[in-house]
Amino acid sequence: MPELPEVETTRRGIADRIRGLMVESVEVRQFRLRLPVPEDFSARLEGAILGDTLRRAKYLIVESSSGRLLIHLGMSGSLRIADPTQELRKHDHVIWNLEGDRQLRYHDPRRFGIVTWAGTEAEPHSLIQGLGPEPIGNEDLDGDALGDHLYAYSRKKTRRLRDFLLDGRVVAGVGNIYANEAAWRAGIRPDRSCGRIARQRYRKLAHDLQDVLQSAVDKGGSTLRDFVDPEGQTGYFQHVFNVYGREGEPCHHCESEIVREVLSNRSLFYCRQCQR
DNA sequence: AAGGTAACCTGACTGC
DNA sequence: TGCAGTCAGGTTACCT
Repeated sequence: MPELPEVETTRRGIADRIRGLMVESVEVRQFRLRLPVPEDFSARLEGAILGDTLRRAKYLIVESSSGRLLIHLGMSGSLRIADPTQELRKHDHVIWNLEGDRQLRYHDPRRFGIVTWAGTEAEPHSLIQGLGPEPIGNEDLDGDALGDHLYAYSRKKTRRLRDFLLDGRVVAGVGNIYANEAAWRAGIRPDRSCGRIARQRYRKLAHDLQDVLQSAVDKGGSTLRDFVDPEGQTGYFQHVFNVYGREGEPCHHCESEIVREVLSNRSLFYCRQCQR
């Protein structure tokens, strides 16, 4: 269930537990993900030492002495640390056997995710090229700067705000939930044409986007602690959303009913009263 | 060039 | 109990 906060939570959950470990073997049980798992994936990783785990947008990059790995969780993917004696689940597609009787398991029922090579820093995989700025954890980009970036980038564009925010080239890692939530906080209808929104409103939107993502990461750190736990419950997000999934329920500001509409085949949720 | 749409998959849920 | 239909947190290739 990966939005940016869950990907970041996954990163924090696995980084310290795999860093420095040797890969004894890798078992690919399903090669057909959104992109095929490379044929040389297992052979090349055998004997490799794993390094740090980084996040870019919703991608995880795991450094190793045999090259960097690129992992995307798609719509239904998850990574967990497991004990080799634990039974494999259906849809456990890639198993890294690490030294010390520890496994990293990639699980993904819908198979929209990706497990492949990330390329080098000089020549990264095309999937992680051309991505927009990270909305949080980015010291060079405070809320006003992100707002100005969104404002400048949106001029003369006609797409709706929600679709604009979902475009990874505009800003990295924002998904449907947080685009809707940020628009509610900022009081902007998510179906407003992005090119007709004022700079000050983008600044507020950017601050709100950062706040909602950061608080979700902070919360994820506690509610999703088990996400990669060896005993592991996957642990679903227990967020309190203001609009997402709240069709027909009262707005937390004005009590009027939250409405749901479909745009680009995906749900929009907003308050007609508070968002203009 | 920008923007909308279909497509990739499985599982959970709803209503008949 | 079953079956058909709908929906889902993502991304991109392909049309217009």
